[in-house]
Amino acid sequence: MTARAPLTREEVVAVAADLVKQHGPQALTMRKLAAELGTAVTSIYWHVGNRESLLDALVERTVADLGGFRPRGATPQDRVLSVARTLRRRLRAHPHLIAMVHERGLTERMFLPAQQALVHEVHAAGLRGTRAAEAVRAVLFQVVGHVLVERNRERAPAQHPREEELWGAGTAEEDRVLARALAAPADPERIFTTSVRALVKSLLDPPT
Amino acid sequence: MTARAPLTREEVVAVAADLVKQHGPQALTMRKLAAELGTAVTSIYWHVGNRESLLDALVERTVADLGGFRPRGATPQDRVLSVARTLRRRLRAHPHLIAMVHERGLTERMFLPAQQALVHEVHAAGLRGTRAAEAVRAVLFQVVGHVLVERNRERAPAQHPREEELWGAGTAEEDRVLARALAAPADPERIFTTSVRALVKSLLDPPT
DNA sequence: ACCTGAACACCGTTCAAGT
DNA sequence: ACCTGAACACCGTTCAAGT
Repeated sequence: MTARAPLTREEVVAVAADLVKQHGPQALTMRKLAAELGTAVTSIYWHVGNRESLLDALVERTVADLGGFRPRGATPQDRVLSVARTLRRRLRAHPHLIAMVHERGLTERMFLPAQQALVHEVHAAGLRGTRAAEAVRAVLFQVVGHVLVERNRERAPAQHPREEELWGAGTAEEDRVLARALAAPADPERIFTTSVRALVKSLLDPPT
Repeated sequence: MTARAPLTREEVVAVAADLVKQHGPQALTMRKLAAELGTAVTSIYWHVGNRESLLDALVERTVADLGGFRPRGATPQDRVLSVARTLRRRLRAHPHLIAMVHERGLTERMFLPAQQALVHEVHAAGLRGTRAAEAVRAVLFQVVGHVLVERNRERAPAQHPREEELWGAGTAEEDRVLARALAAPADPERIFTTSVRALVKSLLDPPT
């Protein structure tokens, strides 16, 4: 029974990340973390200061782990879509951690790596200056916003509105296909592709 | 000094809402709420069960208060944009409460009132069936997602990337206007209008 | 330099007891 | 039917004391 290896700041953050990934953010208490690490609660404070700093480090680590982008596709439109898809997939890989990044106000920091790739593509599509910047930001808002809404749906109590609730007075009651499509659960993957494609098409098309 | 008026469930929820609106979600503890109400902590439990149920009621109330929509504008495109703008404004009116709705997984419930209005408009634009349903959902995801990202930016430590960070190797270093536009803080209002307009244009245009 | 237990203030919740 | 205080388990944090 040898003594425990000396605690490090990196180990604390790594084990905290595991705890959140597996059991959600509410499972990350200083006491549970200490138990997981096999140390006294107060040891953690020496390495990370306090709980706030620990969460900062955790969220920083998550953002840094997002990584860079290698767009695929023949046209700028396709390559922007590929960046969007990759970003969505990476964000969805660790939903609890991404939720924490968002709750701690660092959503925008998640933009950075994708931003570099998108700048290149809108430039290739012929956009310049302010208009290019707006296109990049519109796509980023779109992708990250979509993932936030989508993730939410997944952990929701999954109550879809009954068909009758969908219609105001004098609305298209006759469109049964539409009614059933809206009453059924949405297919987020499809919404994502449809809407990113639609947005990119409008943004990158030369104004006529 | 007459005795306190008898406590009601509605009063508990209302005061809880005020507490959250003014001081944020973390200010809503059972003990602080009791102090605000002028009762013993344990009285609250008789009326609302426990903290979870209280939050459910609070979030339900917030969603119900969103209200209906009266689209304005000459074309379906304009009226969809007006619904999007109104929804954004209402969501932004009580950021703390909306954040709670989101954290508790009821984001989708916020869709309902706007959904009725949007169904009418995409129908007027000539869309039917599945394609209409996809358009409605794409716009809702877009608007709500945007508001979530936007709100996040506002309470963030406001650290914008320095210009150099924006560029990968071999990227358009020569576009100074783009560089400066991306280094400056984003104008969310503008991004919102630009991207909703672009999305709606693509979705409602007849396929050619 | 690193770790520890005791102690403090705060939290949600239960329960027996009051009216 | 409604309200109360005492008590319990859990939390983040500080601090004096150890090595």
